[in-house]
Amino acid sequence: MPLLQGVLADRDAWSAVGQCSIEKTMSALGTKSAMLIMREAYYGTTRFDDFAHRVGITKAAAAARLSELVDLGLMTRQPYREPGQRTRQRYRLTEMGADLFPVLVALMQWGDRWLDDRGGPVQYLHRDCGEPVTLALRCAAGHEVSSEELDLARRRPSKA
Amino acid sequence: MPLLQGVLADRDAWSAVGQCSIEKTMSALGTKSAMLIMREAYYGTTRFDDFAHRVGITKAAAAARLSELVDLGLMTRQPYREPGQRTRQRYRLTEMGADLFPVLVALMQWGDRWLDDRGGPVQYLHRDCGEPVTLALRCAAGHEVSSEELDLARRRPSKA
DNA sequence: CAGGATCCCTAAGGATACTG
DNA sequence: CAGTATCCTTAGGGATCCTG
Repeated sequence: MPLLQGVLADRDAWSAVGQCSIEKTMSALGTKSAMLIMREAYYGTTRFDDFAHRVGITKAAAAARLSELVDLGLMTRQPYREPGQRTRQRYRLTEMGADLFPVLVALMQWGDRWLDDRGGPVQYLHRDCGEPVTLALRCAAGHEVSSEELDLARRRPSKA
Repeated sequence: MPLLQGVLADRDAWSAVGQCSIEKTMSALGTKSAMLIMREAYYGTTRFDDFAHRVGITKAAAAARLSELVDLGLMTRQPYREPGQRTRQRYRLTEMGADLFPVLVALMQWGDRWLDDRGGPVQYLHRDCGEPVTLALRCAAGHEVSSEELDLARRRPSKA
């Protein structure tokens, strides 16, 4: 009946003590506004006020969330100066931040299907062929894998 | 520079007013304990006390989170009775709940890479071939798509 | 534009005790 | 086992005002 089979027996040992990566990720940035700030970053937003306005939070909240994201390493502050203006800051995604993208896609995909009667306001298209893009599970051998075909295993220290 | 190109111009209109599916999803279940309860459900946990214990929250918190998940439709309460015992409740995933799985995988995958020096305590394997499983972006035409090859578009009402 | 400071409100969640 | 009830602490976040 469980979706996953595997190391269920000794699970209590690691799932309860903060080893779980889901827990770590949610602890680090499991707030709605952090996710929405990341969404804005993917859409190209770089300026402080734009983040605050487009996410729909106060500047105080935006400052707090952005600082956390910078401290965690998902974004960097980049000073810049327009001609005749004084120096300002831009926020840019790091590789660590860009790598969070699948999380946002997964959240959007689920919300599109289950919380929006029209299937969601926007979609992602493959630039080359124009077809809609979705997330899928794939194994290293190249097989498409469904949720029911998964085994759970402790990570083998072998290799990287 | 933005990861995504597309309907950026009129974005303010929909992203700020709660249309965004990421926002809806995070509003509905964007708490750490809700995600961890879902993780436990995938691992086969069905009993109230097991959820509370394995997620590491009090029974009060577990009751609150589980009730929300049931109300939202991700889980159902299922009465059962063991021989000689009185009726009890089990919590089971609905299709809506099972469909959240990619979100958990994405969160885990990111945490494994960026928040855990050993690459995460566990991994998912394809039951048939034993190879590790990861999430990937794919378009409807079958192409593997990278984050840089995405366009953003309003959903076309045409077709489904 | 890019914040910081202050005050207040609300939701999540721990601790503890009690019920069927 | 499956909860409910009460009390308390903390973090997120709104509102408002101020600074460089």
